[in-house]
Amino acid sequence: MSEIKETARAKATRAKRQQIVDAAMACFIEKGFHQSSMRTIASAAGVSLGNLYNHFENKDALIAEIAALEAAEFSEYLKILEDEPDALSAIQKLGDVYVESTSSAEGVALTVEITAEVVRNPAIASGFAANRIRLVRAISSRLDSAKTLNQVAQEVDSEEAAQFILDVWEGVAFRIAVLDKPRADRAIASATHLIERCLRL
Amino acid sequence: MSEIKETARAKATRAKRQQIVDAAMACFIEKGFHQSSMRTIASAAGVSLGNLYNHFENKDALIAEIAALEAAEFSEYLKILEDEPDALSAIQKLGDVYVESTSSAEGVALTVEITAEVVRNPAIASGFAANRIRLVRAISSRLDSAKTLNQVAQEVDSEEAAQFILDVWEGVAFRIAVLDKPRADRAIASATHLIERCLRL
DNA sequence: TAAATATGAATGAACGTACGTTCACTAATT
DNA sequence: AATTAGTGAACGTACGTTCATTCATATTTA
Repeated sequence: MSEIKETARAKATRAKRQQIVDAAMACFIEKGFHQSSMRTIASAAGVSLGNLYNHFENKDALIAEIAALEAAEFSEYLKILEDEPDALSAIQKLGDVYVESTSSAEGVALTVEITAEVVRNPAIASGFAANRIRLVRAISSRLDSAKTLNQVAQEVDSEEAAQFILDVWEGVAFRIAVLDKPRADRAIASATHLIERCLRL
Repeated sequence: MSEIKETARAKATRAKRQQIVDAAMACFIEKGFHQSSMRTIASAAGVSLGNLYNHFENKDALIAEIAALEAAEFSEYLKILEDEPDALSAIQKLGDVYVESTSSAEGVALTVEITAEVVRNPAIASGFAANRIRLVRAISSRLDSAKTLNQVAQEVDSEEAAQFILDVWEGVAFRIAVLDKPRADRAIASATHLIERCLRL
């Protein structure tokens, strides 16, 4: 009986937990980690203060959960790089998706908040670094194969270029979100164009 | 007597104020705006809590002062762009200085902290945007003159390229500070190289 | 199946602490 | 004498967290 019916309660618990995560995310986006109180989060989630502590040991655990959720998005980017047949269009699509998911007002608020945490917490920073290294490797190997097809100049260092490309997308996403939202499409297009220029033969 | 001797006390006051600003900056770098208490800042500055409020109306005023100090650095970048005779080396030097002053652990901690504030406070954001626009204009006009000398390809859109270049330096600075400090020089060099590739004829 | 028991979700008052800010006051400068 | 820098105790509030307790569900026993 435990295989099926074990979920009557467990399922409700999981749902509540998700409810809390969603509400906490909204609070963190609106106010930031340290301006959001556990009381505010609890009432935003429609949960009592005490019960909030039944689902999360403390505030740090809640923050960590949300930071981890954000980090998980990296696997989506990896998938794009693998799936797209053409290397250059894979890189462009990476830019599209990366910028789109990072550059929304909510996205950037959360990203910045997490970044502030990353800067001060080496444990979180190393996780981020590992994710980024994986992405750089993926881009770099796509560039390598593009080189063998003579789509990319031989003298370009693949790894340096991969780092550069990620730097560009990060910079573009930030610019769009904070400073220049209306011109998002144009910014992505011209960045794509300039990246291609610097890779070409 | 007010022209000269007015400074005996005024000068000491100014010095104390600077002392507070320095201490506050150190606290904000270490802990962030909202994790630094007025008590901590006061004692770091060697000033009583009450006296801190003689120099700054409240905590927000202190934060605003430090954010403004950071924004003032932009004029330094503008100066570099004007002074350097060759356009391309001006851009490279801009990268050097920008990355150097932003990518230290303290620099990035403060930048991120201010950014988090910028994201939520449109009033501060517009000041940042204005500074950035001025920088983009300066780079863009240097690119224009480089075009007339045939140092840069005609088909490159100067303004788009200027935005792109700033995006790159921001991305590089962030990467170095958060993820990959030891390879700062290499990152700057390869970014410079790739920027030149995408501008070339 | 029906009753008894154990488990975990849910509550909100309460605790201790730390915060931003104020204020009555003293000390020093003009 | 008048003004201003400087002090630290005090105030009210808000925070993170704990806790005794209630209630609904699951598990065991009869």
